[in-house]
Amino acid sequence: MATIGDVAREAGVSRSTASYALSGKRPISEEVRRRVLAAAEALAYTPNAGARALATAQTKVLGLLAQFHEDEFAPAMMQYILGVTNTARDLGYDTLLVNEADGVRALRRVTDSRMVDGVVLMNIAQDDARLPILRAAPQPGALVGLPGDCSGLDVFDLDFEEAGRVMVDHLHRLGHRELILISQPEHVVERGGAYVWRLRDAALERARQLGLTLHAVYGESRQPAVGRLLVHLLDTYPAATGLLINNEAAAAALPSVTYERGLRVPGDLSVIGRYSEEFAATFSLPYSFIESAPDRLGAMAVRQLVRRVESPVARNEPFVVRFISPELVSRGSTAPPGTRSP
Amino acid sequence: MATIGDVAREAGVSRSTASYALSGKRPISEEVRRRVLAAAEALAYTPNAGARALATAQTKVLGLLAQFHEDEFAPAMMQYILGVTNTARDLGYDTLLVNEADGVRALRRVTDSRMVDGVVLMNIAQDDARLPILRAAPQPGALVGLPGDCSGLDVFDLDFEEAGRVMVDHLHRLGHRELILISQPEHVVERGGAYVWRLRDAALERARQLGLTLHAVYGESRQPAVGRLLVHLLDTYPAATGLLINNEAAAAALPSVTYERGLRVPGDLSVIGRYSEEFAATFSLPYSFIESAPDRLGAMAVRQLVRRVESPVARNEPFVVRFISPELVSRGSTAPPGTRSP
DNA sequence: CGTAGTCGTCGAACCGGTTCGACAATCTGG
DNA sequence: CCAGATTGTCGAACCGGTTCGACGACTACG
Repeated sequence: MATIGDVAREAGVSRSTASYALSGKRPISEEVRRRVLAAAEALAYTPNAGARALATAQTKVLGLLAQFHEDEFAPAMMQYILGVTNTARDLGYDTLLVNEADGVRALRRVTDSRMVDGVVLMNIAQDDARLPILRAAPQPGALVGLPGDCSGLDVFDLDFEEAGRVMVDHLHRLGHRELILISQPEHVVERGGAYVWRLRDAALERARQLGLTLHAVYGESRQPAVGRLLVHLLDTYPAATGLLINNEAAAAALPSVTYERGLRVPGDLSVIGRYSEEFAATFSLPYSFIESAPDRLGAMAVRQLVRRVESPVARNEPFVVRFISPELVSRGSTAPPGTRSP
Repeated sequence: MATIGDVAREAGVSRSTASYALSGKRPISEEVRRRVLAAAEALAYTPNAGARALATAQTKVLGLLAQFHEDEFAPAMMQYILGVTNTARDLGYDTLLVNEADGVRALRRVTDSRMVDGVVLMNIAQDDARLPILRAAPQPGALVGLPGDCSGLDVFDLDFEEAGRVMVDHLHRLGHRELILISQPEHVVERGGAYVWRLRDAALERARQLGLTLHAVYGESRQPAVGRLLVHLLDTYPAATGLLINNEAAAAALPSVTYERGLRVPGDLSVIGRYSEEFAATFSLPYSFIESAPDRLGAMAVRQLVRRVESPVARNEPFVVRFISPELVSRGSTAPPGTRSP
């Protein structure tokens, strides 16, 4: 495989001249530049990534640290990953996908060894043990998800509080008085998944303000348990006319449940979900939903990361916490309340 | 950040001694080894990946080249990725996830720059333009999926031909005489997705041998189109009593279709799918199916790759083409044919 | 016509590891 | 008691890039 030394010899110049001719960082005569470029072309020269990383202290690689939990919805995860890798690629970076149970060790390994220029962290927990490591790391870091302490890092997330309020407000305006909110399973919360109670608490608070009844329950993450739970909930709260879903598995399971019970949406039951457009398409869900935009979040995180990596000025800018505001995509699954046929 | 020079100074030895003490590649006195280890610990020393790669010509990174097509099922893809990254991690390798439309350029970039020790290719096309590049690359490569020409590469795939035969045989033994096979959309074939016609042709051939009628059609990849197609097929072939599905979207859409038509499975219609266990769980599909084991395939590819990377002996072994044999996981969705109520 | 300034190129040093050959000190066997 | 082997350590070279300072050649200007 050709090195820059080979290119230089072929072009009849020194190694440094070849380097400058290729990078353009110093003026080089047109004649020499042509010879070097031709030689590089002829020898199919590609710079050695390790050598370049060593010399420039830049790897052109970003780390993506994700954790794949058994009880998490794989399709949803995929969206984040694509958002990150696509954006990184467009900006000239490759992505190192690190999926390790021991996130702390993995993060330390990746940053200390200088394999990456920056790190995107996913599956952020309220009190995430990886954050101190990332703050102390020489590379900048960006989070997709909101932790308890955002200091020293750029943070991107959906505004889950506002999402909860938007859901409640929407059904309240239509005249609903009793709602059910089904959230992610409780162990997601225990693991530190703050977005679950961020939406939940905000929804409960807003319901209280508006004088609505809101039954907030934690769901399951799998079929058939989540289907059974839905049935149980509809039985338990026969007067509820609105269903809010912050739980992908529950959303995916709902169509068969309503079908089986002969419930019409929105005639008998108004439904609002919280998931991504892509998710809705995959499961062909007919519900109005709040777009969680995983690809957009991943893209934002990467763009900010690359800004900090590439510009010494940007590197010292104050850190940002940016929420994307929930957008209710209408699919016609809400209407003024009817009476549910039991 | 501490370098090995810092560690050496702290321990009062030369750089080379520090290196040997850490790697154990030469005998080092117990006393010195202790001092070096203590110094490394104290300084939180982690070797610089670029420098090590340059010196050893090993990066401890594997490339995973995937292409995410609009019309492909994201959840299925995720399974492959997890199989690869998990196995790689267990063997001490990180994974560079490269998702580029221009697979040829991406592959060349990654191999020529020596960013990776080996490459796993996914979404293999019958006449895949990336294969010549990979054969010529200095790193070994493994494919998940069967191309037209397997030479010079290790290949892993489900035995789709046998899968087709197993499906047909199974329903034949139960007494079925007329079947429908719904495959992936035709443009998957045009793109080079050979597994589609491998299963299809084998199924047709076996049906011919057994004197069965088999209606083989290409499906859609999305709702609601695929649902409509299913309805249309059931209308068009009212005498068909068995349905074979080599199309994830169709499998996911089938439950609501049968439900809507009041078709009982397997009373009125016997069904066999081809997808992964994980996929079945995600969509809670109640059908017997042939396990496509994406995680196992990914794992096999990585293990073989690492073998070749790490052992000079293994590097020169003949290349393998390994099929995992289709395993029919029974979920009770097949039975002797009844008469379909129209 | 001499000198200051620019342009283009080169040699050398450096990034941070690994590894080879040399060598001193210690141990072993005759 | 000495030759020879063994053990433990060091210095130097190397991997393949980038970058700094120096320098010769040429141009412009007073």
